[in-house]
Amino acid sequence: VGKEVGRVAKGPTVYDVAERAGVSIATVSFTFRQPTKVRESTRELVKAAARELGYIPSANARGLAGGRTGALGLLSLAHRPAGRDWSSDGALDPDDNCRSFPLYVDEVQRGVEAECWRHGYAVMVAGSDTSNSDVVLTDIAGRVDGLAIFSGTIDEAELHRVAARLPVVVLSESRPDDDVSRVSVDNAGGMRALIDHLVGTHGSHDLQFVGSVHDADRSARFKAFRAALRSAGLPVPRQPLATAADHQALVADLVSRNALPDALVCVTDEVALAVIDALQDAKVDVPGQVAVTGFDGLVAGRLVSPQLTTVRQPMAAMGAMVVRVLIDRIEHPDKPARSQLFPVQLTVRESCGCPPARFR
Amino acid sequence: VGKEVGRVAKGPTVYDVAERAGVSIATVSFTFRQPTKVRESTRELVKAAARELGYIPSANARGLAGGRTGALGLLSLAHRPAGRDWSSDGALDPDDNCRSFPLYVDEVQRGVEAECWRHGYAVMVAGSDTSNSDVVLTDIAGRVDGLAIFSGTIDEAELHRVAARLPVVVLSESRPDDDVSRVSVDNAGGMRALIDHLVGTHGSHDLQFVGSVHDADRSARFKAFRAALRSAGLPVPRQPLATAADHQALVADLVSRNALPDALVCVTDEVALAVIDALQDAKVDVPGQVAVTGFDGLVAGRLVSPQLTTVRQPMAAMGAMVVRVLIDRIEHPDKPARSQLFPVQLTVRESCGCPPARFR
DNA sequence: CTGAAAGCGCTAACAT
DNA sequence: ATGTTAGCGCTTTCAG
Repeated sequence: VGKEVGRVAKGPTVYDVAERAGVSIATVSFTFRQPTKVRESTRELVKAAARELGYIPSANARGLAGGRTGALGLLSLAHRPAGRDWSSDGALDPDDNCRSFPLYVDEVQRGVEAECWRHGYAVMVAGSDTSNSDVVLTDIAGRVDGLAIFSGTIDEAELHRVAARLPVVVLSESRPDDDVSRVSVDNAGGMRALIDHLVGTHGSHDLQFVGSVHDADRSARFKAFRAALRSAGLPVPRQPLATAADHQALVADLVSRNALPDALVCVTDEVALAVIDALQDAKVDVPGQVAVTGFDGLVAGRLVSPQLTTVRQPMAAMGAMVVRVLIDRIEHPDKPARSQLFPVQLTVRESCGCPPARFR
Repeated sequence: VGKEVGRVAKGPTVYDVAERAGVSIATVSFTFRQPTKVRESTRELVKAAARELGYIPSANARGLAGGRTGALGLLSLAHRPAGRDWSSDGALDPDDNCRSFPLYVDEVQRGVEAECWRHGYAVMVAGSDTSNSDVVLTDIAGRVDGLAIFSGTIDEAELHRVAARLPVVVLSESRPDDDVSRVSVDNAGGMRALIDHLVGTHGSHDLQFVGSVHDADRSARFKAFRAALRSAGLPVPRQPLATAADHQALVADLVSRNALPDALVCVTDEVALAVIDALQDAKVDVPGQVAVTGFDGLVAGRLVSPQLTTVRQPMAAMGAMVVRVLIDRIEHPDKPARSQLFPVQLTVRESCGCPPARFR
């Protein structure tokens, strides 16, 4: 007992299987890849030999020889804002509030995975950290047949370098690109609906936008925010508040200057959640003294009190679409890049001042 | 315009880079894998050439030549109970209640991913569907250096066949295995604490267990359930109720026979949530007429009313541990298989009859 | 229907 | 410090 424990063999190859079955390696390969080209009896022979030997085909060798890997990649975000360190014991938060999972990227990832599996692709997920993004990008790009990338993960130059080598789909508002497909949502429409609600239903007239607008989607939201205010005849902020992530400071400043607006329209749910925290720490009533809204539709938005009014994105559906576009481009390399736009849904809950909804 | 749109080049190789830089392919390889073996000036030369050419190393070729892929695999579950079909438009549930995400496997997966990235491994995720589990298993096993598998996904024979070829860690209660490492939680301890609470605090004396016990963890829970009742001097059910998944029928039966127990102890949160639904559909008050408890600590348990009393597992930490064990076995193939047990945490909320907790 | 043989792109001895 | 070369395991013509 325990003698061979932990031993990991090198593993049998096609040669071993071929020898055992008394056939050539080509026949072994055909048995698995093009079964019709092999007589049934031979096929069974080979399969039996493979089973007895515990044969597991090397995907690397197959990929190298065949020119494709059969896997799709997703470049996600490694760094999570409220992330904890799992390397220690399994201690649980006494009151885990799922602020860091699932986020936008996780919900999209789920859609990507489901759709890949439906199509028989494996999914390779890599996490980039802005610091090492190009290394990670290159690494994963070398492993897959097509790659999905979140907006803001990497810079445009890198993006195009990779897109020249394999199909790439970016999750962001479309831009005048020729070689990159994009999947995104109607940021402008969602923002418009949100502002209409705030202004029309709650009579807000002093609204501010919170959060940095460093990528296409975010700036589209800010732009739509301004446009909506303009057409409502309300004052239009030139800049978003708190481009940095220090929401405590933002709130402290607003309170001390007695400059709290009617509504704080946040660029994402994550920002909104943090802002609500800061507000409540400062004893400001939400939505009594100030309405706060988000954008995305994270699960966490329903776990807080007040529940977050937001604009929901069909994240899983977007992930699935990304995969379909990718596969389409893999199978038809000559087709032009294709971009898809999804609708969003204004979801009114408590943080704008509406009464609590019921659900179970 | 549009002329070369969508064209995917074959991609430059080490040969192209070597030629461009005026060096040999070995130098190119060394530049990336063992930089110290190449003079700085040469290195820069090679890097420049690579950049200009848009060189992306083939992970397949590297893996084949090097004998390792640099990726870890996770065999997850493809089929989701309340899963929807994302292939259509992006229509959102009017009242999405996250019953199908994130589940246990998703939270563990998150831990796996985070830890892999920390260690520079890519993660390959495959989804198995019991129907095709061995195909998927073999496929992913051929792609990675180590594999994490959820309990109940595949049968033991397959498991050992794969474990003979590469390090495998299974997320389940440990068993008398020699070549497979396991990571799991103290199912018995958690169940005991739960029953103690139900009996001690709420005075339950007629408890039933709900859900199938088809894997080691589940049956450990049932076993502990029985043991706890026994030592409390209460009647001990011989079998779980509703091994099948038809909770409507279970409730209908219980109600019609007027045989509702004090408490329904469910094998998982998923089952508990479904049972609560069925109970409420039948106008049975939870926890008024019957207490219901779960096991796992899913997010969804906090979104329902009444909030679910459950036993939480440190899922992300378990995922991280799986990766550490895997890497350890990859680096030290001679070490024996290692199993880890994590503590759980009784989390009392409303569905057992306790007053609502506050959190934000 | 089956076998022989030529790579796929890269790594790592071994030479120089 | 750099070049030569022999595979890694498999797919896939091309012959037989």
